[in-house]
This record gives sequence, structure tokens and C-alpha cells, in this order.
Amino acid sequence: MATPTRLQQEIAERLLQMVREDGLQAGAWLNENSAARRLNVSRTPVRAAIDHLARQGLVRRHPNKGVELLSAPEPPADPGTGADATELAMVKVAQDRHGGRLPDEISELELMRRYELGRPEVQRLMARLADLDMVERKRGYGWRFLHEARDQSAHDERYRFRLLIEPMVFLEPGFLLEQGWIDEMRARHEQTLSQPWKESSAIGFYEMNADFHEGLAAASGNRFIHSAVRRQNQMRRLSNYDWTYGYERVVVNSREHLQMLATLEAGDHQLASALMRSHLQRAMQLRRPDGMD
Amino acid sequence: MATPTRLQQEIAERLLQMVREDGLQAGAWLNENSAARRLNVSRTPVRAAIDHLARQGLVRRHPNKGVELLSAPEPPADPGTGADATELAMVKVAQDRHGGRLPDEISELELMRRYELGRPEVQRLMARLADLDMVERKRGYGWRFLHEARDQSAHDERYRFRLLIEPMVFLEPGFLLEQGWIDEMRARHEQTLSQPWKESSAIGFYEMNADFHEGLAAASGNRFIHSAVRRQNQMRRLSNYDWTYGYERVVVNSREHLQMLATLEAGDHQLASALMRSHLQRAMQLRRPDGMD
DNA sequence: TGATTGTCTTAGTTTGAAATGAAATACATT
DNA sequence: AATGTATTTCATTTCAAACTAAGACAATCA
Repeated sequence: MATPTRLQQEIAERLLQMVREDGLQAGAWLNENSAARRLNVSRTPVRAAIDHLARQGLVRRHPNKGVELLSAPEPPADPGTGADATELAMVKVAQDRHGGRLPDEISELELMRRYELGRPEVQRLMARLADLDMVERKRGYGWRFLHEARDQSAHDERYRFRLLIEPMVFLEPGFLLEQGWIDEMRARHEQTLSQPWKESSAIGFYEMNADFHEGLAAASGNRFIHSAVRRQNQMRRLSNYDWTYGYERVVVNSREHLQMLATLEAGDHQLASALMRSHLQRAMQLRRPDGMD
Repeated sequence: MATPTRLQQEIAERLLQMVREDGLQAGAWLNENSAARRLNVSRTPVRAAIDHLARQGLVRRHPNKGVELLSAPEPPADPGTGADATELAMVKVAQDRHGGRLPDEISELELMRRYELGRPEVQRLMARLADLDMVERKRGYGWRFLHEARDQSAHDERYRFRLLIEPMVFLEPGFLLEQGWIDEMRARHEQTLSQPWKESSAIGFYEMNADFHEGLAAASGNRFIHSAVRRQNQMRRLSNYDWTYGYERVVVNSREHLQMLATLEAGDHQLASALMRSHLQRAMQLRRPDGMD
């Protein structure tokens, strides 16, 4: 009862998100059935999630009548908390590898010992890293890390790959951007620019960047483009939660994004494409392995 | 003892391949140690693989002296036999889905029943399909197929994606093609053109095509380009083992590949890039869902 | 009565432990 | 210097148990 399942955890967060999106205020009533339908899930985990929220004091159950929202939830202080346990482990592994604290080859049991994980967790972990071409199964037992620990050339290759794809998303015949997405993105960028920079802002900043690029790829209407960009984001997530470029780069980066948004609103896709190209080229100049865009 | 492991199976095939590459003749002696080193594997599975080959009468063990090669192995009659069980199951699932014999959502148990597989096999299967963005986990239990069963637009999107990437492989700064690869590719293509077309040639033809495009991507020196092209090949493998265009297309396709090889030998990367672009564009015209390049 | 919540049953999945089997490694033998 | 043998380590499979989600039904309130 005290153990929030991954699914329940996710649903609890999505519920709060839905409350925010719908602009519900304290005193509003939540509906289990419609929430379950909306999340494409059965009522059972929704009930459990609501119980957890009730235990946190965010909602109250009225027996046989419904669930009352006690206080309108604030936007999450630390975006990026959404990362599940596996994802956190992935980041740790990537960092340890980056710092040279992991050998080239390693067995599953060794990983279980090092990170104090169960076998299924390690398997999920490795499967996802293999999916990103960070590791591969050895022919016999164990895993081997690909690429050298700190690989200079990977940085350039990554950007050349992105330069092939991302500037073209605007020119896909099916490209279509929702106004709501533009508004939300603009708001997030402007908030980033207006708030003072803290060490802990790095995760949120990365997520905003990733959402920006992935959202554009999704708008292209080409599922393969979208898939490739999402994969890039996942890969970079492993090494980019620490931002070491300083605040000026944050400003420049955000300004360039805002400029693209304005250009897109004006409907000039050719110009947007050119902006994206120079945006990526400028980012490529930053000489740091696994640098951020 | 009568059960050849996946690893042992693979090693047995690689051993024959190595024998062919080194041009060994009947009467030559094989060496367990060096073979194990060369395959980056311990001696144990190599021994087992040799035992299997001995049982097939290809080699003979001389106690305490070594292993004698009895007959120089011929090139495999049916390339494409290399597909393991999981891969075959993937093809079956893709075909069933394509033919509308699978619902949009399905549970693991249902899959185990339908395909008579163990749970771990189903998990591997689904993990790989999810890797290709063909399915996704439902939030609760089960899996959901993405894309509609027979999706017209996927065809065009796929080619537009490939058009962004593949013509550029020749222009990557690190592009470098080995002469040996060119020679081998040319030989395979010419053999395809000279032999009569049989129904069973389709698999070999697909593999040759895939190897051609993937080999070029690997030569680009950009791991992300290589990875993207390999992924495309894996995806197409699921729906392209049946070739329905007729022999003329085989001829046209092979001729275009040969022309590219000649252009590359001449060192004209710009022209090769243009040829690849028109090659893909021509293939895109062929109006069939999930058509081949 | 209609709609929503509470309760219960069933089907499905995940976890954990034990057993099996295979690969890596070290050592002996030829 | 290679093959043969034995031991150890590791991974996979299997099975049972615990748990979770889905779906159906009963109870409650407007």
C-alpha cells in the first residue's frame, strides 16, 4: 500500500498535469472514469494514484461522492523528476563510463553489484543502452562499451548527422505546427530567460531544449525523422545533464529558439530552415565532447 | 550435445567464413586458440562448434594433434539463413500484422500462445520490435502496434528520410571505402545478374541490397549515419522478404548499384551522391506499401 | 434513473529463487 | 605449443508466488 508503482507514479503526475492544463482550481471534483479513459488505462491504477495524492494532502476522498481537489498544484519545481529509476541508472552508468570508472567490458553480475540493482533492472538498463548503441552484447557473456569513453569525433559526427535532418523538418510536405505548442514553448523559453540561473536549472534547460527539437521533428509529420531526433535526445540526455557553458550560452540558445518560433509563425519555412542550420553549426563550434546544442 | 547453441551456431558459420576468406584447402589444419582469439571468445564454444562441424563431416578431429579440414566449404547456397529464431518470429509477426491477423493491442501471454514461444523469447521479440518503433508498451499491460497495419504514407516518409541521409554519405569528411569491399559487392551483383531468377532468390537479393547501403553508410565514418541506415534495413527486413516487382526491377536496381560502385572507384563523390539521390527517387516512385529501394 | 464510486474476480505481469547449462579460465597432458 | 580436462563464474530458463491491472458487478448518491 505504501509502494507507489511506476505506473501509479506516472499517473499521479499526469493527473496533476491534467489539472494544470484544464485550469482546475481548489474545490473542483476529479472523476476516476474519465481520467482512466483519458489515460487509456483501467480505473484500478487511477484509484491507487489518487490514494497517493490523498496521502500527500493534495486531494481528499469523500466516500461515495468523489474526490475533491484541495489545492491547485504548482508547476513542478524540478522538471526532470519525471525520469524513472532506469533512466537515473542510465545517467549514472554514462557518467561513470565518461569518468573512466567503468572498464570496457563488464558482466551483468558486476553491474548488479556495483549499482545494487536486481537482474531485471540491469537487463532493462542494458537493453536501453544497447538501443542507443552505447553498449553491445559480447558474443559470449557480458557487455562491451562502444565508442571510447571520451570521444572527440563523436561530437562532430553527431552534429553533422543532425545537420542533415533537422533543418529539413520545416520543408517536409506534412509539416504542421500547432499554435498551442508554439505558445507553450515561447513561455518556457521566456521564463528561462527571466529567471536567475541556478545550478539545478540545468536539467530543466536540457529538457526544454530536447522538447523544442523533438516537437519540431514531430510536427514534420515524418515518423522516421521524429524517431531519429528522439533517439538523439535520449542519447544526449545521458551526458548533458551537466551544463558547463555558462549562462551566456543559455541566453544565446534560447534567443535563437525564440527567433525560430517567430519565423515559423510568420510562415517562412525556408528561413526557419536556414536558422536551424546556423543554430546547429554554431553549437557545433563549441569545443567540448558531447556538447549540447 | 546434440543442441547447437546460438553462439556455437554462429561460430561454426564464422569458422567456415574464415576458412573461405583465408583460402584454405582440404588438408589444412585448424587452430582452436587463434580462432578463439580472432572471434574474441573463449575456446569452449569454439570447441563445441568444431564438434558440430565434425559431425557434419566437414572436419575431422585427430586426438591430441588438431583438427583437419576435410573439404573446402562452398559458399552458402542460401544466404539469409543467418536469421536467428527471433528474427524469423519478427517477420512472422510483421506479416500477420500486415495481413490484419493481429489486433491493435495484445498481451504477452496471447503472443506466447499464438506463436508458441517462451516468455523470454516473446520479450526479446517485442523489445526488438519496440526498438524499431513498430510497437510500444501500453501504460498498463500489453503492447500496442503503432502505425496502421498497411500504411501508405509510411512508404513516402521512409524514402524522404533516406533521401536526407544516404546521398550525403559520400560527402562526409571521413568517407573511405575499401577496395576489397567494392570488389566483393561487384561480384555479388554480377552473380545476381547472371543467374536465373528464382523465387527463393528474394532473400539473398534483399540481403545484398541491405549490405550495399549499410556498407556505404559504414564507410562514411559517421556512426550516427551508419546507425540510422542499419535501422532502416532492419525495419525493411520485416516486410521485404517477398519481392513482388519482377525481374526487370532486379536488373535495374543492380545496374544502378554497379554504376555507383564504378563512380566511387573513379573518386567522383559528387556524382555518386547524385546517383544515389536519383536511385532512391526512382525507387520511391514504385507504388507499393513498404516497397523496396 | 443515471452516473459515479466501492468491491470483487479474473487475467496478466513481475519478481525472486533454484536448477540447468554454457562460457571463461586455469591447469594438465600430449 | 597445441589440445584435453576440470573448475569456476556467469547467464538463462523454469517455476512458484506475489502483486497489479482490467473488467464486471454491486452499492451509493444526486
